[in-house]
Amino acid sequence: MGSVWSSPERPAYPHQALAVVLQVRVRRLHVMLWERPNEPFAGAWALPGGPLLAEETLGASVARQLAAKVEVEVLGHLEQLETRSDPGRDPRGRTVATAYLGLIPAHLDPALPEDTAWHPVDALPPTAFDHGSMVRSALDRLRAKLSYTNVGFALAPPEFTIAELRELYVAALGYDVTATNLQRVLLRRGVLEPTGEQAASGRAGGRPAALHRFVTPELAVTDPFAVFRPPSRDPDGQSRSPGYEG
Amino acid sequence: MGSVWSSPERPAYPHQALAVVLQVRVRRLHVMLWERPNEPFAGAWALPGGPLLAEETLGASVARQLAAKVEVEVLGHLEQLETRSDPGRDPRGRTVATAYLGLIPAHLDPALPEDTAWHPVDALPPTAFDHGSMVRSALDRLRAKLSYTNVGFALAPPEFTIAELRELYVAALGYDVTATNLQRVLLRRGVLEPTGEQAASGRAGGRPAALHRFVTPELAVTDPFAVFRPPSRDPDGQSRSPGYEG
DNA sequence: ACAAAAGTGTTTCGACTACACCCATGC
DNA sequence: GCATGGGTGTAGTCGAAACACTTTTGT
Repeated sequence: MGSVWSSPERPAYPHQALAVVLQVRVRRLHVMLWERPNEPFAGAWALPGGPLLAEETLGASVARQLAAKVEVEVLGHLEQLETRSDPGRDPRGRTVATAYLGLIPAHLDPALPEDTAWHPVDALPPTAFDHGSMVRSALDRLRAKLSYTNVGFALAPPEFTIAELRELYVAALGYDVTATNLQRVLLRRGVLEPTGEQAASGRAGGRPAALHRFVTPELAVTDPFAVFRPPSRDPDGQSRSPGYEG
Repeated sequence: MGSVWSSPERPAYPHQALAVVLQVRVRRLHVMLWERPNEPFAGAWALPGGPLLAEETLGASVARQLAAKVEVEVLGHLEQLETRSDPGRDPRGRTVATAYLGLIPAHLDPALPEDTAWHPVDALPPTAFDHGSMVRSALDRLRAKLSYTNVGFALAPPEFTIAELRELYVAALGYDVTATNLQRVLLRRGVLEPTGEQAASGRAGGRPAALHRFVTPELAVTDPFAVFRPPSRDPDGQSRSPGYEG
C-alpha cells in the first residue's frame, strides 16, 4: 500500500498540507509565515506546510510540517479549513492544497526558524500563491467560531483574568468587546469558570482580578441554534422527531 | 500545464471529487447514491463523483461528474465540505477525496440513471468507503446553515406557501418547526417576501395561502453574530475598530 | 353552519447590551 | 483619601417560542 495508482483517466497530483497558524501577540492577531528564498514568489511570504507523504493523513501531515517550525505541543487547536484546486495555483505545476487553521495560546512564544516570522493579519506582507486568501478564510472561521464555540481556550493561557481574555477576543475579532459582557456570556454558557485564585493587582493599584480558566480544553459548540431551535422542553420526555439520532 | 511533477519527496495521489446531493422528497430528506457493481464495496451505495481531471478545479469536477447523473441546472447550491485523506480509505490504493454539498429544490424530479437512486438520510443502505460519514457531515452543515443563512432557497421551489416551506425545513432539520414562527423569523430577516399571489385552497377548503419567494437566490449569511456582536449603534459614525476591513 | 387551513395578536421568555454603581487594592 | 482597575446590579432591548384567536375558504 502507499503506492500510487494513477492513469490517464485517474491523474494524480502532489498534495500540499498548509497551516494558517494564528496567535494573539501584543494585542494583535498574527499569522505565522516564512519567506520564500526561491522562485516562484521569491521574497514573498508563505504558509508553513509541504507535501502530503505516502502514509500520513492530512492532519498528521500538517502537524509534522509544523514541527519543523515550532514544537507541535504549543498548538491549542487544529482543524481543517478548505481545499484549493485551481490548476494554476502553483506556476510550476499542478498541486492541490488543503489548508488548516491552527491556534497558539497567547502565553507561549515559541522559537521560530530564521526564515519564519509573525505578521499581523491586518498588515500582511506580499504573500505567495493563494496563501493570502487562505489567511482570510482562516480569519473568518476563527471569528465565527469565537462566537458559537469555546475555541477561545486555544488562544488563551491556562489561567487568565477577564481583562486579559478580553484583549484576546478584541484582537481576534477585530472589534471592541466589553469585559463585563464577555465574562457574563462565557460564564452563563458554562465555558469559563473562576479558579478561585486572584491575580496580583497592577502597579498602579486597583482591585485584584479573579483568575479564570476554560472549563474544557476541547472544542465544543456552545450556541448550537441561532434560530429554529427544536421544540423546547417536552413534557413527556419524547425529544425531537423520530428517525434522526442527532 | 496539467502535467504532473511528482517525485519521491513529493508523491502524487489520485483525487476524487464527490457530491452529497440532498433533496427533500415527500417530506423526507434524501441523498443521491449509486450502487457499485464491482469490488471494492460491490453492492454498496456510493456518492456520485470521480477523478479530478488535469485542467479542472474541484468545483468544476463535481459539476461535471454530477452531469453524468442529472442535469446540473437543477442544483440550487453547491459548496465544498471537507477533504478526506485516510491512506486506507480506498483499499485499492491511496486517494484523497473532497466532498461537496449539493442541494436540489423540491419541485424538481430529475431523471436518474439506472444505478442511481434517492435514499432517505435517516435510513441509509450500506455505504461504500467513507461515504456514509460524508453524508453525515453534509447533513450537519445543511442543518447549521438553515439556521443562520438563507440556504433554504436551494431546497424550495421558486414560489411556495409557508406550509410547504415548513415541510421542507422540518424534513431537513429533522425536528418540528411551526409555520407561524418560521414565517416570522424569515420575514423579519428579510429572507422571504410575499409574491402577492395566492395558492388555490386545498380540497377540503380552508383559507388560501399566500405565496412567498426567497428574496435572493444567492447564499447569504442572515444571522452573522450569535454573540459578541460588535458594539451597536455608534453615535459618531465610526464603526468597528480600525485595521480590519470586515 | 361547520370543518379546514392560513395567518395575526399577544404574551412570555431568554439572552445579550449598556451603564451606573460598588469593591479592593496601591500610593 | 483618592486614583486605579475589577466586578456586580439592574434596566432595557430584541428576537424568538408558544398559543389563542381571527380570517378565509370549501362543503
